[in-house]
Amino acid sequence: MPELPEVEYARRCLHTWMHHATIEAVAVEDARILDDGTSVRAVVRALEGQRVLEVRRRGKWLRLELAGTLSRRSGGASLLFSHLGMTGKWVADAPDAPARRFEKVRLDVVKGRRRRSVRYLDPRLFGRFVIATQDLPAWTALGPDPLDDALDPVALREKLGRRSGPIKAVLLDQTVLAGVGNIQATEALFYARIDPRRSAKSIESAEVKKLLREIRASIDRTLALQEGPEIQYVEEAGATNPFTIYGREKLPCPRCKRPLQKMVLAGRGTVFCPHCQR
DNA sequence: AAGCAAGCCTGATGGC
DNA sequence: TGCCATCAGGCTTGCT
Ligand SMILES: [Zn+2]
Repeated sequence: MPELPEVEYARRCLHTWMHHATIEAVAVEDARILDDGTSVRAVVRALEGQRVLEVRRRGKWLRLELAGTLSRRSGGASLLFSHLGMTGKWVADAPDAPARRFEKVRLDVVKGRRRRSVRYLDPRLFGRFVIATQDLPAWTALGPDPLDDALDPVALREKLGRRSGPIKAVLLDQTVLAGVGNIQATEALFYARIDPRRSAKSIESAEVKKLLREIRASIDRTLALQEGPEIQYVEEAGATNPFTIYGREKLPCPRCKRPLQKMVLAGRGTVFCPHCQR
């Protein structure tokens, strides 16, 4: 379940591998990853021969800006959007390496004289791989990014004030804050000691401040975990759970030792301590 | 071995 | 009527 920290990690990788690189060859190994109506041919035509001008992230979206005389002439895409869904992953291999398990797309790139085969892997099809000529509506609609943008507690409180739904559900709305996922929301609400079921409009300004701080802290903590060469997702077999309460239902609350509870909130699993979070 | 988990889109419903 | 916000369901499949 990539959330913002994992996507930020992916951005750094893609930047290293592809910034100012040229895409020499493209292979779509599983066309189901493409949007309906997008053909493999269209993707290959849009990407091959292109130079990568910029790799950006906002929230959980990645955007590669491309430029190449080839596709410019044919009116091709100049943007590649990537969303990791919950199991997506970018890796780089040697140019002649065989396809990996779950490989969906392969981009063979050259940067200087270094050649790499950059692959998008995704066991499921929750991720997106989209070529476009302009920003996607989902990209444009994103709220401020907790890592990049200055977060204004006053503006956020105003936004929350118009929402009656549970605070946790509203935090997951990417137009409110870009990149907050189920884990970061769960963790930040625990540290801010706010009950996830409370109506968003009931959150006082001091609590909003605290919440913002804890969201940033939670993201920073997760980011610090990804020092290795490849992302480890919590759900991957054998991985130990690095989080404070996420995935720890029934275990003692780290603060009061009463058992943590789990419920479904807006369709998402939610762990919390009813005693500490109010 | 059936069911869970994730993010997000869609479509239905509720409310003003 | 129109516009939101909210919510349930579906997508997918490896893992418990
Ligand atoms: Zn507690």
